[in-house]
Amino acid sequence: MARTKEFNEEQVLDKAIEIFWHKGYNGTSAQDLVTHLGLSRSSLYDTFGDKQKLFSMALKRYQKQGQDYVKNLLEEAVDIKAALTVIFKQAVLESLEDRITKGCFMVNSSVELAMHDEEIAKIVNDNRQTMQAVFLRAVKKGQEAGQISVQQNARTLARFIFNNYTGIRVLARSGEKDKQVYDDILKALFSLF
Amino acid sequence: MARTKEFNEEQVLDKAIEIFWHKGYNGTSAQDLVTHLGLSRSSLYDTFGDKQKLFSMALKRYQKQGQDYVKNLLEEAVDIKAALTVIFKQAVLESLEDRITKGCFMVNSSVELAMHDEEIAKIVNDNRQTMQAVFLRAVKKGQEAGQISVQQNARTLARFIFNNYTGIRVLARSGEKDKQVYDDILKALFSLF
DNA sequence: CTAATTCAGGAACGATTGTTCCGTATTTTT
DNA sequence: AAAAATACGGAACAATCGTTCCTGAATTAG
Repeated sequence: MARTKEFNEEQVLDKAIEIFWHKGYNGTSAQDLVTHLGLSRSSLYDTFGDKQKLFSMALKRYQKQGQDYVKNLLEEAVDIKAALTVIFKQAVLESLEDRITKGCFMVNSSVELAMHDEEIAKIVNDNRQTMQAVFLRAVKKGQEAGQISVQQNARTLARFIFNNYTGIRVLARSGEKDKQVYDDILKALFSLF
Repeated sequence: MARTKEFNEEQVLDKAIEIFWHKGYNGTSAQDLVTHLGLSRSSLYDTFGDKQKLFSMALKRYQKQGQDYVKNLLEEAVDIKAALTVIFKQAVLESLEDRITKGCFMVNSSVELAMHDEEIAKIVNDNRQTMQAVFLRAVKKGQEAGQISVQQNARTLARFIFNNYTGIRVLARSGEKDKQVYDDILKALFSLF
């Protein structure tokens, strides 16, 4: 019947994540997208609708990837504290390695768009809820297993973990490359567990 | 010799802070500025150069205001822990009260511009250094006075305080209005002091 | 082969971007 | 009162914005 697409939609979305992550929504032009996604203007609009729709598709995909990673790690973890360490060490590693420091696509989008775009606000809030729920379940499990201190209640710790994760991602975005800074934050944070 | 300006430069800068804070750099158009600053296009460019210069002047002014506030509070504080409580409670109050949630102008600018604009990067990094130094001095004083635990060293705590401050401001920017969330974060944070 | 479909490329759209310039009004100093 | 200086409002600028549309080539199914 018809010609098959020459591009893979998911691969294009992954590229879109990279661009929007790096430059933000307002900082990315349609021309940027055409140039770096490797498809024509017409295909872009035919396939994804418009810039805003492409952005939210990219953000949703990024969200799923991040959540899957954290969920899997925490749900299958024997030692919760160790698993949390892995997650945070990984975030620090990314922050230090990135030549172009992109921070976290979700955090960046929260700051840039959440208050101006309802759809993005929905994604961001959903992400926060989900992530805090994931952390909450993990902390509870860790406390029951005696791996995490019960000095603070689980919900408090879950929110606190999320808050420090956010802080670290902003630090990365603003270009901090001193490992000692991140290690200090992690040290203080984990002293609560 | 010449006519006097009909506007007060500092008042205009304060208005510019509000606009850029709310909409970000890329989200604010020249027309937005003309409309809300209450001066003409020509006066705007004659007085401030261009959009980028106006932005960095506004950000610098915001930085000075914020730093003065925190510095004064901490340097003249008898009880450091109490002073830190005031600072964080104030941040939470602003987050809950703001009908239009603006977060923190400095954090917003870090995320949006630091990696794309050297001048902004300089301001942001200078701010981080300065704020951490202010917190460091305060923590040291608090530890010497026996008001703050010496379990963690002062520099670690200073960085940790800053990180959680950042996190809270992002939370505010993304529209969180549940006081309990902020209180949990504060509770966990202050349990370290 | 034919018909149907969708690709890629690029011209073109009106709207908006940041910025400049000009003519006029206004105020201050001599 | 005259002259110098500068603010003012608004027209106008080229450039870029996101988006649409058209053309022709490519590929598939019948």
